[in-house]
Amino acid sequence: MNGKITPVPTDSELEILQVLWQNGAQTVRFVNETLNKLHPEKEIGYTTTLKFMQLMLDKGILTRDIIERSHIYSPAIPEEQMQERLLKGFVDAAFRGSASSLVLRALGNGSTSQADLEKIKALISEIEQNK
Amino acid sequence: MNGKITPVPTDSELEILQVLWQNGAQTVRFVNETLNKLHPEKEIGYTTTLKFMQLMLDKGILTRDIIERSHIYSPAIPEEQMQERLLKGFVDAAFRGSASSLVLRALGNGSTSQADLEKIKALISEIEQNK
DNA sequence: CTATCTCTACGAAAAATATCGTAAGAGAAA
DNA sequence: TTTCTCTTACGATATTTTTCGTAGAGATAG
Repeated sequence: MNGKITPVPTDSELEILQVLWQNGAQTVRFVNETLNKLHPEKEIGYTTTLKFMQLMLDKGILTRDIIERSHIYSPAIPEEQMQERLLKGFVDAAFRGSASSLVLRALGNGSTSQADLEKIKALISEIEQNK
Repeated sequence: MNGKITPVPTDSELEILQVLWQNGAQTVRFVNETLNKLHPEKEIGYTTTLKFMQLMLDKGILTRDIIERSHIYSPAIPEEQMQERLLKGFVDAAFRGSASSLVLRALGNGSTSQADLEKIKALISEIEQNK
């Protein structure tokens, strides 16, 4: 067992992770096609996606199984956990560690639906309870 | 006048911007020393910082004035505006465009002070008024 | 059986980032 | 004036990230 933690993904790697989080374990082919549907303007080669996923496997960002002599890749950690880590880094880099000022700015742009506001209010109440 | 917008900074560039936003227009020397105080473990050379700032000037991320034959650099856009743009990119990349789920996760880690919660609640009320 | 298809592995190039060394100018100090 | 110190310019190298091309192995279609 090695204590090495999953490294934070680059932007391109994160896009691949998104496909896997949303669609479950998948082949390189599937990921590549999904990416190309998402960004039709910037066609990306199959081997490019393959290489990325192999690198991500090396880095420990993905795992894989071999089924029917085809490789099926999965994210090594769940989306929520990764978001946690990315968020922390982002708050530090762009908001000097102040999560609350990030929240204020995120709400401030006015695109939050009433339903979402309710969820947020509920969470705040809950936090205030457990003080 | 050219319509080119300020590009989004890399992580290293963002660190330099932070120094300038927090301390106002400054020399390369000042920025370099501040950075090295912040990360004493990873000493960074003066010319490295200089080069970065010159590149940022080229890219339009910084502007500069010459005072007493020394160059004084300033951010080309205010911190709030940059945060807005960085936030948008981050929400798209890591939270699939859902600002509210980012907010929920940011609040969820439990480190938000009561005072900050109040500010957030106030903003939510205000948003709900203006519906 | 042979030509074709679909994968994977792997090397390598291209592009973007990060880091530094050296040279040259201009004032300050000796 | 000579030397020292600080600063900027700029080229070069290193590192990381992104992108492909080619080759080989195992099915599959004809």
